[in-house]
Amino acid sequence: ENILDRSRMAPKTPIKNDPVDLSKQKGCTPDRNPMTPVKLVDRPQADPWTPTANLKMLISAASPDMRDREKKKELFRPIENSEQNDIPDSLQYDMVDDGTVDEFEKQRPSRKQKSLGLLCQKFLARYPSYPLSTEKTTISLDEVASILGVGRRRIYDIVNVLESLHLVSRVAKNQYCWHGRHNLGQTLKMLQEAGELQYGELVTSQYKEQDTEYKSGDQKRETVPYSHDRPLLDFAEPDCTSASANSRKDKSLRIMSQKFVMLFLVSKTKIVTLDIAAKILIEENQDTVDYSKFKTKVRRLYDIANVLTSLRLIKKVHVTEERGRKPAFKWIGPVEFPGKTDEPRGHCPTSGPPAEAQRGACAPYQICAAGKQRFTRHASFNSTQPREGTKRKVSSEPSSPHRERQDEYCSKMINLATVCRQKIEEDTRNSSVTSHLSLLPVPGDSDFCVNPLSQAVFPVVQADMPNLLLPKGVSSQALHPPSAAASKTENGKPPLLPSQPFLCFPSSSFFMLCGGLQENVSRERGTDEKAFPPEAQGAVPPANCQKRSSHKCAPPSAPTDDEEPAAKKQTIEQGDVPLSLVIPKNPAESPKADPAPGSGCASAVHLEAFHLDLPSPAALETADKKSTKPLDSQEQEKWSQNKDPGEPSPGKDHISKENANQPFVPQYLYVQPAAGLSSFNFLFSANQAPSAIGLAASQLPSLSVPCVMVPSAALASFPLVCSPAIPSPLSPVPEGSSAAASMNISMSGLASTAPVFIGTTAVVTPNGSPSPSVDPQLTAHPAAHPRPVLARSCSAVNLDSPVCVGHPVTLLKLQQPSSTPVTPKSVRPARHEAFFKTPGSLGDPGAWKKNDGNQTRNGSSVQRRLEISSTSAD
DNA sequence: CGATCCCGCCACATT
DNA sequence: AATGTGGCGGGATCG
Repeated sequence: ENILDRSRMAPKTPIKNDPVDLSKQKGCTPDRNPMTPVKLVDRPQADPWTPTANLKMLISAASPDMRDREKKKELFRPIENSEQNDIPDSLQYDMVDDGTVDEFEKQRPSRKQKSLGLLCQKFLARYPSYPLSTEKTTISLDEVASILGVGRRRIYDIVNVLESLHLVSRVAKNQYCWHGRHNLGQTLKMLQEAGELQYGELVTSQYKEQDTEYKSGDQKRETVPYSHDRPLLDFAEPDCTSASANSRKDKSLRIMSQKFVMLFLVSKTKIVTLDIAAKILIEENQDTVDYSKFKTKVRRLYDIANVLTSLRLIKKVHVTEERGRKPAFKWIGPVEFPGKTDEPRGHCPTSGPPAEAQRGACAPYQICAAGKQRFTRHASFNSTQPREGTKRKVSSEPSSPHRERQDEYCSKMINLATVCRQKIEEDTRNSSVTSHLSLLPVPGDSDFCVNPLSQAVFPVVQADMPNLLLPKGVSSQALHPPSAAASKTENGKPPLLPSQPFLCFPSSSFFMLCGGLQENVSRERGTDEKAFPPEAQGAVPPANCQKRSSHKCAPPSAPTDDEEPAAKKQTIEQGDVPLSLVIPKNPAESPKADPAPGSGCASAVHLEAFHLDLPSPAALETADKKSTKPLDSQEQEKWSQNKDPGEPSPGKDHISKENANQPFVPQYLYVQPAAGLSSFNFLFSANQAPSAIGLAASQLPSLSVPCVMVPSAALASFPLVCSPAIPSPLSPVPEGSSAAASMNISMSGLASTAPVFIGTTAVVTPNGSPSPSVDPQLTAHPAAHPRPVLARSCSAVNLDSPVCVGHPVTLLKLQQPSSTPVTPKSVRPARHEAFFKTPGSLGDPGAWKKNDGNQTRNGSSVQRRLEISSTSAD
């Protein structure tokens, strides 16, 4: 076989001499060429293949050198090669050589031969992509390592990534269970949803801008705040039960992998540059993001990318930006996900692994479906979610270890979102630049140019769903119980949302929430929006819509621009969809009210609606798309799927969902603390009125948006929940914090109208100081939807509303009204995007470097402030 | 020279 | 303490 392949490939030269090349393909002669030897050429390899050679190989295989043998095996399927060809490389060679006798040395294969990507291919080749349900394959790490001839460490790299996608699950100590790709769709769906929440729109094309910034500017680097890393997503697995295991650090690789995938799923262009991804993923608090850290992150991303490439989910491309080309990866995997996929089983039956394993497997789906909703995950607290929400569960939850995670999780998400936003914003700004757009995506090729615009385009996302999603991951499992009760589960709709419009915020950071409304949008871009046909529609349903069905309500879409992605979209849609959401719950209810079980039901409904609706209501999508499309033609590819209005498909929606999400809601802007505000959090609701929401956009303009500030400290401990609906006073505020002051200012203006509601209730967690992390990093980003995540973790309630991301637009409004920007720089009126930017967006590495040492966390706070101010100055 | 990323030290977790 | 895991980053290769 090998031979064939090679020949096919046409190797360039058979020569061994060349080490490198040869190794790869070699091809010409099938014989063995040395793949390995390559570089050095140590040995020339020469052994021709002869029949004997095969024997030799066999022998060798038999012999201790399993590896070799292994290598050979792998041959069989060089995925890449077939596709692209090139990459392939090396696999083959080794075999050959080995075959020969000398094995030992054989020369060392070139580095490529040992690459993780290749190794991963080999690994994957060993297992069926779609194993029968019945079979459960267990994977022994040691065994595989020996077979593949690599160190165990490498296997972990692979397995961790695969695990993040639920292709495998850990069963026991050295054992993993192979699930195959059956659930991949679901997993991706989840990730997408989660990604939307978090990142929301952001993404898109970040690259460009960033670069610019980075380089130049920079000074600021922002990092994302977020303190801990925790697992963002772990959705599924985490289950509680065995959870213990999970704790580990964070398994950053797993988390990173998921986040990375999320970025792709959220991105319009489906292209993500490494640097951007790295920035986004550096959430941690670090203020300073050191350059080194960035570098390390990038390294990890390469590891992940290699695995994903082997899975054929992404491929390497180059994005040409102003600056130059940047390495990037393009998502080539499925974009839409039909409903779940599948099968439940998945896991390995293996012996009986802990339930957990199974659970884990299952979980994902559920998660998705179900929603997670519930706020907290811990059952311990109580089951009631609803209330809890109100209360906010605070959770301290000591009880569960997980909780922390969740929180963190949330926060991370938020951070990410922020970051993304920033980027986006930036991009937008910069956007002009790129002209590439057009280019874009060529599908096949590797290089493209991305266009900045595109980014803009992409929609924002919204949160609603996300919440669900997130939770699921996290909470779902963990939580399961409590709220779960009826409502959510079955459909998966989580209860939460609808009704309540609460938002939770992670403690650490603070956020601003702004509701963007259509209005805003329109204002800003009147053009885009222009039509809001949907509105009308949207309007209609509002109140009652809530129920799932309502979604459909969703309005059509209006075409909007992309530029501001989110904002617009949201706005647009919001009107429609959101309405329903809003209404639903009890609007007024305060936090407490939340949903009790009953409500839960409702909420559940909502969820469904969202989910389902979204999809179904193709309209929404359509709308969104439309809006978006224009901008992005480029992107089309991706979108195309969705596009059809008619289509209801559930699964696909992801995208649509986004849209959907957006629509409703409320918009809030979430600002992260980075700015230095750490002390407090702000929430703004654009629309707010809960009920209003339903209304169309008209309702509240930006001005109206209420803001709430919460002291961060407080928050830190607990999550805040806000319900837009409720009119409560905004200001509960706080406790004061000095920091607040600055912020406040702006806020104050805003506040008035708003119906924001904040409840802090519960919460409190023990975490300790999670928040502390504070991070200066980002300044404000708009995060968007904290809610979902938050909610879940926090327990807050859900948010139905929306979270949304702030679109730039929104901000603008806000700003305007307030005149002062709320956050530090974020506000840029100019673009929607701008809206919250953080001080620097991720800075460039260089910048980071600078910081290094000194700034550290502590300092950071200070810095932040400074930054903020500066920003604001801007 | 920048992009990749292998290798394996070493810390932390689990046994 | 042994062993499993996996973060991490030096520094080698690739292009």
